[in-house]
Amino acid sequence: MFSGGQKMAEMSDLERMRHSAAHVMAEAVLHLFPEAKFAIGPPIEDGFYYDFDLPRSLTPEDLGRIEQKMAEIVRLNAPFVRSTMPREQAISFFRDRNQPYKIELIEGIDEDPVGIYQSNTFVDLCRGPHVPSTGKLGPFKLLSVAGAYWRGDEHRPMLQRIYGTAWPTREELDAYLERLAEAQRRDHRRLGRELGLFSVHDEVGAGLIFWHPRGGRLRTVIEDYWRKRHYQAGYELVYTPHVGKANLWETSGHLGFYRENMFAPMDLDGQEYFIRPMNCPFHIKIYQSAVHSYRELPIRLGELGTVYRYERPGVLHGLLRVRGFTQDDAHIFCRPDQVEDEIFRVLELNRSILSAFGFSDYRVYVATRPDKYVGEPADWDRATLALQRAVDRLGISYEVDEGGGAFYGPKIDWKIRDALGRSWQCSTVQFDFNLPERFDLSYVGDDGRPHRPYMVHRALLGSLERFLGVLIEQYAGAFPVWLAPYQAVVIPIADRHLLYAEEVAHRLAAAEIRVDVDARREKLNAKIRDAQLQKVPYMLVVGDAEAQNGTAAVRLRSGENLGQRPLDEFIALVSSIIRTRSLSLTDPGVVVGEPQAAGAR
RNA sequence: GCCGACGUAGCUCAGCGGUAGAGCAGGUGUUUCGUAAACACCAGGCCGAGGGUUCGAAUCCCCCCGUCGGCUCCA
Repeated sequence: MFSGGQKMAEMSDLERMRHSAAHVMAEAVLHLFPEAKFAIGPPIEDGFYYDFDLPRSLTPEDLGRIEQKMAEIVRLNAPFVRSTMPREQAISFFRDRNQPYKIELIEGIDEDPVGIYQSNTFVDLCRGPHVPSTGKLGPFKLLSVAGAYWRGDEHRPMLQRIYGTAWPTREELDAYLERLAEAQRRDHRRLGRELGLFSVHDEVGAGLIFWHPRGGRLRTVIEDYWRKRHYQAGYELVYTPHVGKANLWETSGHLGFYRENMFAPMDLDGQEYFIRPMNCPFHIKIYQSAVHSYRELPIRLGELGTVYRYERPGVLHGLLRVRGFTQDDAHIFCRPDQVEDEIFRVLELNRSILSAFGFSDYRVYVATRPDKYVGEPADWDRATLALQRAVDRLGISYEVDEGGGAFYGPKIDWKIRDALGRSWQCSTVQFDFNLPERFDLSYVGDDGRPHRPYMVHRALLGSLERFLGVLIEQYAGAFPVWLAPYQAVVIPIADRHLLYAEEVAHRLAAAEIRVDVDARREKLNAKIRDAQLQKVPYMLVVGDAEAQNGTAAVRLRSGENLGQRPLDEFIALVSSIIRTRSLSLTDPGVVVGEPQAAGAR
């Protein structure tokens, strides 16, 4: 049974088949658990699920049994037969079968009579549509069991959800399973450990990240690039404290609206202090430290600001969901007449920066006024329009997320899609009608009178933690040269080549190439293997011939062997690849989006 | 927070009432080597924390903490 009524009509053939697979799975479950109670079983992206109330917890072995039973039902090729039943009759029908969730579903829909589908021995409340018969299901596989609240409400019973996937052909199923396996191989938590990028520690606390030297390198490169681009774009960068007195958070409204996400207060000299969950109030204090003329605006204050938020224990996930993270935050204070242009500039900067990291596939959402909001509807409309016009001007298509804005203003959410087609929320641009009011912000207009500035809150990478997590998975740890923690490793073949290896390393380092010498008493093969596993872009093998010729034998992490290259030539090549932030190891021209004329080094 | 699974050496895992194991990583030797793992030896553990059951607990039970898959949440 699928609950999203109006979406039924739009169900694609694939969704229809998956939905039918959910029915077949339900019958199989009923066969194993005659007392099972059924909730809903919709198709989802890549598959389907069905929620059940069962007398005991399912085990992985159960999945195998259910799959087998499903295969039997498929072999029977039983037709899906649609019929209808008057509401009252349907209610008593499901009451007889002890199906309280179905009764609740019927009570929630307006139709009379209601749709009923039967396939083989299984009868379910359902609008359909379905495939003609159970034999028409594509190849399927059950994937996992998980808890899920009835109707997604944490105060209602916890049901057991079985996830499955189904595809038109065996090849597509295999490709999907391969994609899952690839996602696992790319898991940033695993790569983070293997590549020595970061760690978390029980003894310290969940969701708190330690950046190791290599991860630190990576992060520093990103931060340096970020700072450079922001100075170029007319931002001023600031540093502000990580804690503030309760009074500040009272004024900002965080204690009223956000307290459950804040770390508990600490007491100093009888005053309550809170660790910051956001940077905005601090940037506002900087704005307020002087009187501003309309001529000074816009003022753009940026900070790589570390914040701490209480996240419930069950939601933490590697770098993607943490309790302490650094936002690439900025607040723009501007006049109403400047706002559209400012938004446009933010979006333009965002597109440019994301493209430098190789992200060029996005989905953009403009989120409008929710039911609960502050400020004037007219201001909301104007601001929302400004957001839409700015996105239009950039030439990017977007979807409107009706009512999805924050209570304090409309926003643009910008999700990037990674190499595996998964999308990640990173960038956000948000209007704020709330804080300027609460802090009574003003600037002096050309009429000599105080005016309220507009305030825009924006983060492009989102948080460095999450962005790095996404980046690790995007590249499976094989970062573009400009980002790689080590860009080259020099591999002396025998001890007598150590001196020359050091010399090579010095030459590269002098050209600002991040380089390491593998001086271990290991065989060449072992050193190459380790560099390969560390995904170092360039391996420079040096032996007698190279020392003699002033060259290095260049091997790429792709496995390609370029043979002996004069050092100057190699350095020039790598330098230009770094400068253009190319995604290629041999061609400086492979860049995504508009090339930046930036002189990175 | 909720449902379920899981925490054993730095990592990956075996052992599942009777004296803690392997591979890799690490240390020490020997090997000086041309494009993905040389060989030998050594060391390494309060079996996540606390409490219980038992003659005896890594193993069974309870409770914390953490991790994983979901749900809920996500200014």
